[in-house]
Amino acid sequence: MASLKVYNSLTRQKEVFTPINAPYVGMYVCGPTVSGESHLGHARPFITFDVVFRYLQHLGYKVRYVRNITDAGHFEEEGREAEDKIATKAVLEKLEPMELVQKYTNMFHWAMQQFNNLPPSIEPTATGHIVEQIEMIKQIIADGYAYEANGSVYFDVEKYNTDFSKKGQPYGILSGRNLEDQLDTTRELDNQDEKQNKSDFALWKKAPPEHIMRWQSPWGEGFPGWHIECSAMSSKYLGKKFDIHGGGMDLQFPHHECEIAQSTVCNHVAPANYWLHNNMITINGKKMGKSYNNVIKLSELFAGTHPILEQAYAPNTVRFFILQSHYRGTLDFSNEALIAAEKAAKRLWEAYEWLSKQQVSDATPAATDIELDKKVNALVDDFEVFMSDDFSTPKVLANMFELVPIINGIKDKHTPITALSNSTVLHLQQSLKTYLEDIFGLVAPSAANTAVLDGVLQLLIEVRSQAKASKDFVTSDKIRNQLMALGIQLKDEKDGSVSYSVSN
RNA sequence: GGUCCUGUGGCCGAGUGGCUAGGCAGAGCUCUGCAAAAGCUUCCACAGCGGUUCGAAUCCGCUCGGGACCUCCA
Repeated sequence: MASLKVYNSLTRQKEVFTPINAPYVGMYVCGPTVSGESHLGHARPFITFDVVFRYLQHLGYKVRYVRNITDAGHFEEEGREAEDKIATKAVLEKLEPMELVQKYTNMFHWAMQQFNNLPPSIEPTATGHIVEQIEMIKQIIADGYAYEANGSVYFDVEKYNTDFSKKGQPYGILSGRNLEDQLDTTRELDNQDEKQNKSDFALWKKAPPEHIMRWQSPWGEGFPGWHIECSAMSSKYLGKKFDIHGGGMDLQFPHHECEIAQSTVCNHVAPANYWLHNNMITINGKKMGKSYNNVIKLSELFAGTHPILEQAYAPNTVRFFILQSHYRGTLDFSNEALIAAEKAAKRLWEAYEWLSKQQVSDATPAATDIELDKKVNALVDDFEVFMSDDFSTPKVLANMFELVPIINGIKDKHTPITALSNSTVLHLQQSLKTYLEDIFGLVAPSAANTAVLDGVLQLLIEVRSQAKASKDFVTSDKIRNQLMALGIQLKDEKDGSVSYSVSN
C-alpha cells in the first residue's frame, strides 16, 4: 500500500495519512443546504471528496463516508411571499418546509447521480437529529461553555479560547485567526445584544412567530444553530474522534472552527485528525455570486440554458474539467475551457476504449522496443505516486495524455503491439480502467449507444463503403456529412474499417 | 480595514531552484478520393521592479492585479 499524503488545513502542511483504526476510515463532509437548487459551486466539493472516497477504497481502506443534508433552518420558496407562512391558510396552501426540503433533496441526488458520484455510506439529515443536537447543547451548558439568553443559547467563545489556549487548542486553530483581531471588525447583526461577546455563536435559536421550522427544547420553541448539526452527526456516526473532515474552503471559518470548539468541549477531544478543504470555482475570473448574476444551477449547466453558457455541458465533461486541476487551487470556469475539456476527455476515452478491446495475447512475452516498454511502465506506475501525493489528479491525467499517442500509434500500426510486452499491455489496460472508471468515476463521453442505433449505423457504413468502392463519392460524402450534422462522426481507420463516435 | 490564498504562453491548467508538464486553439508535414480522426514536427510563458544565488517561474522584499473568509447564511 502506497503511503498516502494529504494536505491538512489544521497543520498547513502535507502529512502522511495514518488512520486511527486501520483499515477503517471515517470521513465526514459537509453536505448541501436543501433550501434551493444545487449550482456549479456544489460540484467541486462533492466530486473532489467522491474521488477521495474512491481512492481510499482503492488503497484498501474500509471507509464510512458521512455526508449530511442540512434541512433545518430558515426556508422560503422563491416567488412565495412571507404571508404564506402564516397559519391562517389551509394546510395544503401553506408553505410546508418538508415539501421544499424533499424537492431540493431529490434534485441534489439527481445531480450527484449525473456526476457519477457514489452515494455516501450514511446521509443523515439535520431534522432527524434534533434530539442529539439538544443533548449536545445541554452538555456544553453543563460544562460552562454556553449560556441561555431569552430562549436562545450561545457558545461562549471567549471562555473557550481562554481555557483551551492553555492546552494548545485556541479558538482559531483551524483558520489561523486569533480572537483579538476579530472583535472590531464584526458588522451589525440582529440580536447582538443577547450575546455576551460578539464572537459568540448560536447553538440554539428561539423561533420568532413567523418561523416555520420549530422544535421543543429545554429553552422553549426554536431551532438548532448553524454549526451544531455537523458536530452532532459526525460524532454519532464516526465517533468522538475520526479521521477526515472535508468541505469547501468557505466553510473553514466560522463553520469548521465552531465545530471544533463544540466537539472539543463535549467530547474532550478535537473531532478530526485531518481537515481537507477544496478551493472554489470562479466564472470567467469572477467569483460566483448573485450580484454578478453568474450562479449557474446544475440543471442549467447540463441543459445549456444559462445565458453565460454557449452550449450544454455533460456532467462527465464537468467532472473531467474539475479533475484536470488540483482540488486546492481555484478553478476558472469558461466556455472555452469547458469545450477544451470536452474534446480532451473524448480523445482520452477513445484511446482507452480501443485499447481495452485488444487481446493481450497478440503481444509477446518480451517487448521488442525496450525503451518504449520502460516508458509506458513508468508513466503508469506514476499514477499511484501522484494520487498518493495529495490527490494530484491533474498529473495523473497528464501522464494518461502522454500514453494516448502511444496507444493511437499502435492502433494506426505506426507501432506494432509487440513493441510492448504482454504484461505491460495488461498493466496499462488494467491501470487505465482502475483510474478512469473506478477512481476518477468517468464514463464514456458520448451518448449511450443502443443496439438499434449501432445496427443502423453499420448499415450506413456498409452502404457508404460500397459507394466509395464504386467511386460514387457524392453518395459517400452525403452519408458522412449528414451523419456529422447529426453529431455522429465517421472515422476511416488505417486498416480500412470504419468506426464512429456519437456526441451529445 | 484584518487574516489568508493567488497572478504561468491565445484559453484552461501542472510545476521539485539548474533537466519536456498536459489539454484546447494556431502553423507545417504524413496518411486519405477529399475530409475528419490519428501520428509526427512546431510557435507562444512564467504580472512588474529589486534582492539572495554560479543559476529562480520556483526563495525574500516592494508595487500592481485577482480571490476566499471576517459569525446566526449553508
